[in-house]
Amino acid sequence: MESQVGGGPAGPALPNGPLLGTNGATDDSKTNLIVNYLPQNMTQDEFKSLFGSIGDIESCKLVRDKITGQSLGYGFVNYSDPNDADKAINTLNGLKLQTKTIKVSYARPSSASIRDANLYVSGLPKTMSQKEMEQLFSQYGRIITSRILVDQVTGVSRGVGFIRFDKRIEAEEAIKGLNGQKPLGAAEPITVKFANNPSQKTGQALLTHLYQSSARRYAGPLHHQTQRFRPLSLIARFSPIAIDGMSGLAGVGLSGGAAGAGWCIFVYNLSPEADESVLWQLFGPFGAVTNVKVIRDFTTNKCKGFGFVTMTNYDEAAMAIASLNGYRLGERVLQVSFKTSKQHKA
DNA sequence: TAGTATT
Repeated sequence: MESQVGGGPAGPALPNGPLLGTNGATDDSKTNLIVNYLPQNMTQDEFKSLFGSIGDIESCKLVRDKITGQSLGYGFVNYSDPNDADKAINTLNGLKLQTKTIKVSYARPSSASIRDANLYVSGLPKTMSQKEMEQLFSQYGRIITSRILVDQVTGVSRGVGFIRFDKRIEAEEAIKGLNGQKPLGAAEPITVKFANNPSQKTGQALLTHLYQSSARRYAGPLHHQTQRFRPLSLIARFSPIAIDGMSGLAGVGLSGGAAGAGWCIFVYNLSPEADESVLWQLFGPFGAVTNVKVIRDFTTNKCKGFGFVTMTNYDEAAMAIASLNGYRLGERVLQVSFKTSKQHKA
């Protein structure tokens, strides 16, 4: 279902009188900006500082992957004054930062209907320009972005591209209308389908990410551990650290409560927005997780900065701890350890 | 036949 944003009740059209939008409600459409094509390594602080140079910021957010904490390359800025939002578009849109040219525009009202509206197109004639591709697709709706991928050396089209529509239903109609069709004068039909959704990161992506960051840290001796065919080999291949048996486990709890038997792990420095799904996704790739719990403030319902995870197998729990302790999730560095009996007392 | 736009 569609959410109506800023509109009046359904029925006879209301006149655009001065009463509309003047009863204290914020008109986000004039102050809220979306910023795209940010350099991958830009931090929240740098983002805030760049857009704060224009005027007072009500709020801003660099959007990051929930699990890996990596920047997703876009963000939102909400100015106090609509004039500053306008100024930010005029002065910062098109700014070149490193290899990127950032795009600054008004954010559309958030709605489920605008999500998952990005299409992947292949089999395009190599001679087709971006503009021609847009003309082909524009009959199905409003195009937000389009891109044709080119060979990095020759600059020649690779025959594949992306089209983002304003609405998902527009994208669906474009698939129905254009998938398998030959553009005018083309020899081959094109393929049109929904683009892979990057937000559906898997545990594999987390492990790859951990492996890459630890490979940089430890630079070297990893490859020799490959292809040891223990059940844990999938994990072991990606782990930077060998686990040395069961030494030093005094005071560490092997729990057997209602949450199920297993090894209880203490996770510290979670963000106030953290939820159970983050813990499942962080620890799941390492093995059997039977329970996760985010500790929240009773009144605000925000995470108090820590949580617990119960894992069935010692080896997998130890591997998760070795890999995730010290892991940087956005601006935060996680502390991960077996829960001690001390922490349990109160 | 793959870049990254909805908090």
